[in-house]
Amino acid sequence: MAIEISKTYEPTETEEKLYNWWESQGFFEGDPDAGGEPFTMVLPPPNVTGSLHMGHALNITLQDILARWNRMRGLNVLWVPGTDHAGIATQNVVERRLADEGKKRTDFSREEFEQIVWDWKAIAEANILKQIRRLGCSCDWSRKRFTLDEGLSRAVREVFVQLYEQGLVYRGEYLVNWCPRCVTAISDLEVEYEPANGHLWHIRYPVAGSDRFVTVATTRPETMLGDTAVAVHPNDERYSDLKGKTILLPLMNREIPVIFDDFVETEFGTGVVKVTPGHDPADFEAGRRHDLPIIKVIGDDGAMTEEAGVYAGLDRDEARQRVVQDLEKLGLLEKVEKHNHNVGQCQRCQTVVEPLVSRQWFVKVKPLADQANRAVEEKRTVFVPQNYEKIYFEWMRNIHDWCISRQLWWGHRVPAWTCGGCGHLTVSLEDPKECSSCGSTLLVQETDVLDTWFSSGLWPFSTLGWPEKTRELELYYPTSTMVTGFDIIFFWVARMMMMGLRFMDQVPFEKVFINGLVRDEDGQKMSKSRGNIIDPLGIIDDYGTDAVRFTLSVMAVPGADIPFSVNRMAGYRAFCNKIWNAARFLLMNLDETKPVGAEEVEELLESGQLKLEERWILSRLHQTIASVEKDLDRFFVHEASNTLYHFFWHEVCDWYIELIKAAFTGEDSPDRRRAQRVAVYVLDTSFRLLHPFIPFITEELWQKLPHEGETIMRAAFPVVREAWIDEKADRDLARLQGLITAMRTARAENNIDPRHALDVVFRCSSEGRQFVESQLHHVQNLVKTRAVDFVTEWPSGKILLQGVAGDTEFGLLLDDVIDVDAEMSRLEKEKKRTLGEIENLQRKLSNESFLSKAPDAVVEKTRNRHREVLQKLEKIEDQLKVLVSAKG
RNA sequence: GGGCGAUUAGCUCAGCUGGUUAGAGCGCCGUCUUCACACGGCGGAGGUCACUGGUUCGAGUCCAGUAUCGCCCA
Repeated sequence: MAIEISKTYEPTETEEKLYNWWESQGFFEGDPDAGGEPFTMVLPPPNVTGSLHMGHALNITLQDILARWNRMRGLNVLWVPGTDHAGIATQNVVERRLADEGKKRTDFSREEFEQIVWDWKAIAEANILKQIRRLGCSCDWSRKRFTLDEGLSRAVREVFVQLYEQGLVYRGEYLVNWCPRCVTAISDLEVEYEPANGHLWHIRYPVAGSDRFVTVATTRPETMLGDTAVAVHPNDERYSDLKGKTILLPLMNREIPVIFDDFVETEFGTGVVKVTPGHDPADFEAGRRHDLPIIKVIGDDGAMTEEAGVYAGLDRDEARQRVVQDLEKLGLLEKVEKHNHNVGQCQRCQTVVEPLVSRQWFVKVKPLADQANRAVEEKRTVFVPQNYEKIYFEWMRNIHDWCISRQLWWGHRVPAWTCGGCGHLTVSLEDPKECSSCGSTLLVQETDVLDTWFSSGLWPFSTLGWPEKTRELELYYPTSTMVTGFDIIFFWVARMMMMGLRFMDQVPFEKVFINGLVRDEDGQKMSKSRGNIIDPLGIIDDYGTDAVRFTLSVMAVPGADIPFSVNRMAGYRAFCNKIWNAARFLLMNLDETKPVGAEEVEELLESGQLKLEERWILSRLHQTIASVEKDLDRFFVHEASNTLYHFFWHEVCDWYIELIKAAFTGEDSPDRRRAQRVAVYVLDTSFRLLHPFIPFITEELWQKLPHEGETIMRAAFPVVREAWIDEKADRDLARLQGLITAMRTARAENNIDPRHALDVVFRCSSEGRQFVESQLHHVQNLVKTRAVDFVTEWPSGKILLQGVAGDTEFGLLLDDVIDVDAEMSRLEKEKKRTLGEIENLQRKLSNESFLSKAPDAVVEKTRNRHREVLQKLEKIEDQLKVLVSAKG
């Protein structure tokens, strides 16, 4: 019953068909009523800003490997997908698109603008979900969530209100990072510092009531307009006489005090610094300590305010130039130095951030952070690799209150209302009808929305239905593993920890598996400006999903960045093709239609009917199962994939299939039948092992193979049978490989036509002879030999190609004259290597300490090896003698 | 300034608890279109494991220092 099957694997034909089938059959869905041991993941929700990049492809691949593996192990797997509204990022994308049409956000009403963003979201999300599907992702689409959908918005409100009532959310006037282009506050984490070539301006400030000046150094002269003090370090003796003095602020003619505070670095500039509490974080703190007034000279739009006097209305950069010019005219500019420093920029639009004082909502994070810290200290949540907990701790220890309000239109609107009558603030779960204090109906809701991370921080439980008490929450929370990038440990992981512990009383996930950045082949970060972005869909079109996934997984060393190489991916596409063809060969020669289970193979093993190559491949297969299981368990996805690659290509294909080929393609016989049974088992088991990594090709082939069950997705993951691991078979097969390879090398190095069969003689012990005779059919098939003889003396007068494998010497008989010199140099090379090894071994064995201190097994092994190698040397020398005489 | 990490074949990287003369992919050389696969087979070349010192019977692997590079935080 030969099966028709194409010569090469065509991924695009099968992928869509299989994915649609899997999805329609509900194979991806979790079932909270099925019980069992749960395995839960929530997909880090991609932003609805555009499309997925290679980083997402890696992240999703790793999760899918874990999901499929655990599902096959019989766990109750739930993997919840979804997307993030990504407030500022998405609003920016939409505003840029409007700008292309010459329009602005403010040309629309808030409601109209929101509708425009929703329209964009629909397109972007559809695109993203399609991409996730193409990666083969086995997540539960029936539970897909979006951070702005009804249930999640409800969760956000619940959390906000509860935290407010507990005093952990408050509103106040503080210095925040402000993006004048986005016209919103942003959190500390959304500011990126870039080195800039700036200047240090040294400005002379007159001391009031004297001729004296003090010189202050600043990188931002325009902020002097808002200075409300000058500060020196209390221990700085140079300025101790300034105590009680005041300064006459130039340009503004305002009298400001000199304060003494140890935040001043005496090394910086002259040791005297200007203090601008309205526009500098350190100065803001100092201002609070010394009760200084705050003057806001730069406005929300980045232009100077009325407080800046004659400079009002100027942009901050223009103002800087004007201030410097004016100071110079007054002779107050002492000098200008070049100065390199870091300038804070908005992460989303790269505009220079302006620290300014504004009324915002904050979360008091200390109590939340303490709790979250403890959970990691106590290993209730474990980072993989563990180093990354240091990054987490570092940030958690130095945490500041979190500014959660954003002056945007896209997001969860702050559920707080101010009464137009009495000014009372109402924070409420439901939209209030009247003021809770005076009963007025003149209520105005806050226009601000919440930071996106406020809602994504709830993701591990809001997606499971919280605040409702759902079956899903009961079974699937806490989630098992969070797979994410190190770049959002602060942004996201930390916040999920805080929120999860606060509202669920349990950590949100047991493990955090950190994946690296996908870089280009040269290790460069992929970016639009570098033009080195690889589009996941593009390469999936060209190479197939499985090849893309396998490339990512084989390179996914935990925590390490991945230099993604298209060349390398071509190698793994070849691997898929190799798998395809191995299966093709077996299927084309298969008469069997019955599936083969481990029990049947066990019987065959016990009956002693199995050939060496069969006992060996079963042994290797089960060693592979053990090693894959162990590696996946500790997130060594790269090792597991590499092990499988090596096993399938270099053991199954290169040796096992070659060794069974004769029996397989021969006349119908019990031998052939048995070989087929074992081969079906080996393939079936290999496909199950490979399925989490390369789901499509394994399903496609598994369906063609005799199999039990509907889908490989739900087939059992192989379980190791220790008893099948057979060291004797491993050793014997290695012996056979050694012999075959040595004979092939001898042939190849002498340029013998591979089609030409040769007679061969062996010289070995009787035990060796027995072994060779038992495996002779393999030698004949794989080395291409003809007549065979066993001798004690090399036949005289014959031309021989000699070689050694273990204790067995062989001589290939040639019709033609050999190139004696080439042959001698081959044997000399072999001799040199052998001598090197002997030297090494002797050094060890003559070392008293080695003999007495090394474990017995190691010493024994070394002795055996030494004996073997000595014999080998002897034989090589023998053969060289033969050559010398042949030459002479 | 503080912290983390890297340095192994021409290139990009593995090498887990220290134990036969260190592996993979791509590339390179030779050879073969043999009835699974040229996205292939067979054979081969190529490495003072950054450097210095230490621990150990034994170090690519552990420790210390040096150099170079990268990332994060301030």
